[in-house]
Amino acid sequence: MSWLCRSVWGCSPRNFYTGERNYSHNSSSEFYSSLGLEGFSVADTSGTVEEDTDSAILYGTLRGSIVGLRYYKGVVNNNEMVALQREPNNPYDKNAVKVNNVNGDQVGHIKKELAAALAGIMDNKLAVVEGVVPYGAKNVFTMPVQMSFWGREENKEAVLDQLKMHGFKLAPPLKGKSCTFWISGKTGPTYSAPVHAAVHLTTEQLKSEFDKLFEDLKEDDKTCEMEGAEAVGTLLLPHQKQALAWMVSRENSDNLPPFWEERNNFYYNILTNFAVKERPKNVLGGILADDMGLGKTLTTIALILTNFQDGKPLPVEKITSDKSYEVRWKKKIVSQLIYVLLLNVTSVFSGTASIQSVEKKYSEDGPRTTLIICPLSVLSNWIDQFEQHTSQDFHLNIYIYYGSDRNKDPAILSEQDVVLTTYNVLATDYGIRDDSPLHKIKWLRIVLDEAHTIRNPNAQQTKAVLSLEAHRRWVLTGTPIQNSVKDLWSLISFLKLKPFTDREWWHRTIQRPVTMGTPGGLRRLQSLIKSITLRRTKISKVKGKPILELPERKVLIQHVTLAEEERQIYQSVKKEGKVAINRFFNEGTVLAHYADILGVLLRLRQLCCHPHLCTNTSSSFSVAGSNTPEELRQMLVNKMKLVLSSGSDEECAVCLESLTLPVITHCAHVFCKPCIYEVIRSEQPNASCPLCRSELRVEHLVECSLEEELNSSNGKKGGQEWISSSKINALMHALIELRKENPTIKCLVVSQFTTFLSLIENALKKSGFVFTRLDGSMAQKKRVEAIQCFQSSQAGSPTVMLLSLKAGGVGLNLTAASRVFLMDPAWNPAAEDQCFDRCHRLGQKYNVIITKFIVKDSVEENMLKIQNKKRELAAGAFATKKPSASEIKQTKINEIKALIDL
DNA sequence: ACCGCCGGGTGCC
DNA sequence: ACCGCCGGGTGCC
Repeated sequence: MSWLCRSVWGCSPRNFYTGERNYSHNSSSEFYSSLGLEGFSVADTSGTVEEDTDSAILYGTLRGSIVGLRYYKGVVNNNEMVALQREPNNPYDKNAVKVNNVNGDQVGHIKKELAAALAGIMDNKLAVVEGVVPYGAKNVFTMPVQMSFWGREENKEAVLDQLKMHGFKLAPPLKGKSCTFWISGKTGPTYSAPVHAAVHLTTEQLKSEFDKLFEDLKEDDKTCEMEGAEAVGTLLLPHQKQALAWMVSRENSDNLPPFWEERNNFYYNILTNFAVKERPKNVLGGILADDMGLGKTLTTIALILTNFQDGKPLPVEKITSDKSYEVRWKKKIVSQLIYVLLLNVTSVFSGTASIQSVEKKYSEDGPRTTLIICPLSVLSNWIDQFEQHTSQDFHLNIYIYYGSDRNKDPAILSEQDVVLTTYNVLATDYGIRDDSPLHKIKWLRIVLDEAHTIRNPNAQQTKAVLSLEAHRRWVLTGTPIQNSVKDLWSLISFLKLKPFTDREWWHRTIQRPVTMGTPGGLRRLQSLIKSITLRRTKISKVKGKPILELPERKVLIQHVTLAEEERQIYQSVKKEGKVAINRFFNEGTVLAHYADILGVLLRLRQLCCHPHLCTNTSSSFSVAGSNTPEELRQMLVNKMKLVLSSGSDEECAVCLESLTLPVITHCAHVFCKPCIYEVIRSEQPNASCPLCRSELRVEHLVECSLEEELNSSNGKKGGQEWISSSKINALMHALIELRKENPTIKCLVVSQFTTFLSLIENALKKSGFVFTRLDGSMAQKKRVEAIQCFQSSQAGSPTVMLLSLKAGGVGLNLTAASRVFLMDPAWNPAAEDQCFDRCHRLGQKYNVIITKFIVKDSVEENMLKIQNKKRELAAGAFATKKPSASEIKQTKINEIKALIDL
């Protein structure tokens, strides 16, 4: 199974099974304030060489000299890499370029004539200039430097011109030999232009190498087991004991970090040839990259309780029997309050302060507190799991640093055993200068959960995380690399792995060699990953046995034939839609009528479910006529709102995933808010819509809150007589057969359309099914009730749960069900998979059978084809290439054609 | 720097 | 000599 869950391009602000999407409308909190231009990590569409190193080519090389060595203490070895840095404020020369060694110490300057040529190139980011000192490192006054010029193809001429103006000319790199000696200079023979560095692996090979990268991690010396401390109230599974042993050993380890060797009293970095006298400290931590469902949270809780200082367990308060009741009661309060909190009634939350009154004075010196940072969507999961897995006889001080009344006193925070917070809160605090207590504390340990949220190195969240201080650092993620090696930098940098904390060294030593397929690049990355990562998948084995014996999962497709009357309505709507869409194609206005087209497709999809579903969606097209352009535009925007409010799981054309915080543009196209903000940021000052290239402006974006709309269209149409539909009949037939077979089997009935779920309710009632319901519009308290009720094995408990496709977060556990009926296909297959995993996960006792109802000869069949294409793309390769706006456009147009049979 | 460069001293053979 | 040449002073940007 591949751990590359992403499709080929784009960077989603989240991955498919987690995400900030559960926020819905958080009007009061910091969430929106931090969701500014850099609040999210999103597609990197900017054009400078620094951020777009994947498309950089090597223009050529040039020999120059570093002068002024005697004025600086930075030393270099032969063949060592050096960094060239512009120094525009140098009082002697505004063109100055200083040279630093790997440690960041200044070595000297680039000689002024050469600096004059480089300044313009570097300032305008036309090329990245990298240096290696080939020899002469022991020189007193000057030393040579071999420079490589990297940049985008289109900037090459400009760079060569600039150099030529100053009398320099690049030489091509010598093939074969890696980055060592070239001969070049002001004079010399004319060479033809250098080309791309040789690529030694195809993308396919690279991908499979990547898979192996993690495969090989399993069979290692990471098989020691360790019991958790007494305070861990849950028995750990064997693979969790292994993880605990590994984590404890990493925290207490004194080995050299990867790529460092001891050589006659010096410590050498074999990648950069950099040497230091002091022994470099190892990373006290690493990456726990187990698949979801293997218990990363539990293992981390065990680590916190088991490994405090010198391998001793955390000195937690042992509860005497008379105190026990009080504490348990207070624990309960905390987890209930968090539910309230998630509903945004933040003022109530000041109640958590009371937990501090159950305090105990600790006398340890040094930090005792573990800081856990996670997305809001899993915050309550952490609280639940602490509750579940801490032995009843112990009391942990946990402070949830969240909400407008959060306690910002560092003294209080650093007394806790655990402080839990979210990336957004952290970034918000960090944004307000000097008002971040989290940045004033030196933590015992920091744990980043779902750490891929800090993929974008330029995002505020990433910066906030990287500037925290801690002795031990952990990264928890199910998908360490989502798109490319690039994604690893933030994580590696967080772990304080020298010299990779500096992005230049990461690029030169790992990222570029890997993406360009330089021999040994992958091996390097592998050795790095291997030394700091533990990863097991669901199919990994412990002592020959599968780690988790998950029952089978089968997906069946059941075709449904529409009844004659349904077919007639369907065909007439299709015919009308096809005529209109055909016209758009002929006029070349397909994308201008995007909302209309989505509307047609939506109606067709709804008609496949039930004729009553689409009665509220207007079927009239925006026809040019008496309407002003502004009125027409408004109509389109309204249509888009209607589509979204139906519950349809539409996708964002930028990240190609389900919409997160949908916003509608002036031109009536819809994207994730973070995605479109990133487009605007990177294309400023004049951004254009990725689909139709019309002008894009933040002030024109209309936010579309899904769940509000859902509430207003809640199901039952007044006065309308209940009738069934072919699909409902098919479902009921299956449910009734199943009940005959085994009346205790529980089922999930899933649809994107909550209105459809309401219609199904009628049928369920008629046939006497006991059912419950879970959708996005329900209050948290009701959700919890619905889930508990459904999960119960008591006689008379519901056997059917009506579930909206996207309800609930990562943690939603519906293992009581072993059957899933998916009533309508989603655009995004990952959204379906995530939904299936709610019952096909740890705790599932039976084989899971999923039935997808697909109407024959309908848009649904075409959707299946597109789903398959997407799966292929996602599994194919993790090419680093992003699609251009025109490719996005073309893909969309092709999809529309395929969907409506054109 | 066992260099280059600068500017002052100097001036047939 | 408005030159050449010598040799001392000097030295990143």
